[in-house]
Amino acid sequence: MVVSSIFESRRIAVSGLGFKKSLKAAGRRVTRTRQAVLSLLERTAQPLSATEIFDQLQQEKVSIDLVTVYRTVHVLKELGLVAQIELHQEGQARFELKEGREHHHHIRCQMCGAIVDLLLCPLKKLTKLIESQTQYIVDDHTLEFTGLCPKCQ
Amino acid sequence: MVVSSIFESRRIAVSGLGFKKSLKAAGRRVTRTRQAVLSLLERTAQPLSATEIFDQLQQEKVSIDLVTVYRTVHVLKELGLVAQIELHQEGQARFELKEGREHHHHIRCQMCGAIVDLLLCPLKKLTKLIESQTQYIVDDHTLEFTGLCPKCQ
DNA sequence: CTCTATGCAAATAATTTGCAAGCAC
DNA sequence: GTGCTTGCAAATTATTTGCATAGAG
Repeated sequence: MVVSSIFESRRIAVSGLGFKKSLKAAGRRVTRTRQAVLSLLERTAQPLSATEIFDQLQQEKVSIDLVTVYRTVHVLKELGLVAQIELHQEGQARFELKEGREHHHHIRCQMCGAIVDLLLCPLKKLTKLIESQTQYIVDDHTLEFTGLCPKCQ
Repeated sequence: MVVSSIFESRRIAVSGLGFKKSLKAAGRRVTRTRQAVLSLLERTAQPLSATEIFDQLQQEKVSIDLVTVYRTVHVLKELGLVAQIELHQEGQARFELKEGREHHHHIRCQMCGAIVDLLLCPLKKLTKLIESQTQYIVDDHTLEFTGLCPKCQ
């Protein structure tokens, strides 16, 4: 087992523990649809787009509107439970669980779309440097790679 | 003068030299609109969105259609003259001249939108590491920062 | 029962496509 | 003159908003 691997396959998140508290603390309600979206994100190996969440839940016979998916991921993002990522020129946002996960980045195959997590972030020192030289206060960053996955080469 | 500064103000590009050759080599024509878009990008201190290019050219009494702006930046991108960048959750693409410029990244103020170029890229070694560990062939990456500029803090 | 959440319709916003007319070479 | 370009209209895609109703606490 390579401990220092920079990538990982997704692990199963520990569902239903923190999110009810988070919702209630924010005066929001624990609903069937929110649980369904969270549950799906937990079970999924890739960050999902709103449409993918919608389609997948439809297949699972969970009745939900696309608009509700958008609203749900926004709430979950506000609460810090979900991260919104923008992959290289993909033209749509994707969402993944933050709960229990390290800050990380992604690489996406431009041919088939396969996404692998990159368990690293070389940007802590760089952030300091940028702050001192630009006078900006850095709040966040995006770092995403594109390329060809082994199958598509 | 700080030589090793990681950021820079835009310099004026040397217009009209390479782009005609590039266009012709690709069997494309040197048109008034393409020259207008290139000229604008050269004169501008920030990467511009399609709408911004359109609006600015309108102000300069250059008659051009928004659709043509989109088609133009795509052609210029194909030819390698222009780079398309996606700033953190901004929801639109921006374009900047590549000609004569080093590979670089950006930081954008989430309050006022001010964008500063970051003349650095710490990712060459990292790219090798990612390639060896993921088996992907890395083609490109995006690295963009958001935060608050000095004025907005 | 009160207030948040959801569904449905419709509005926006960014970008793309089809087609006939315009212009570069 | 031939074929790439452009303008205009319209289609697409991603996302957001308004409003009346359903549902959580």
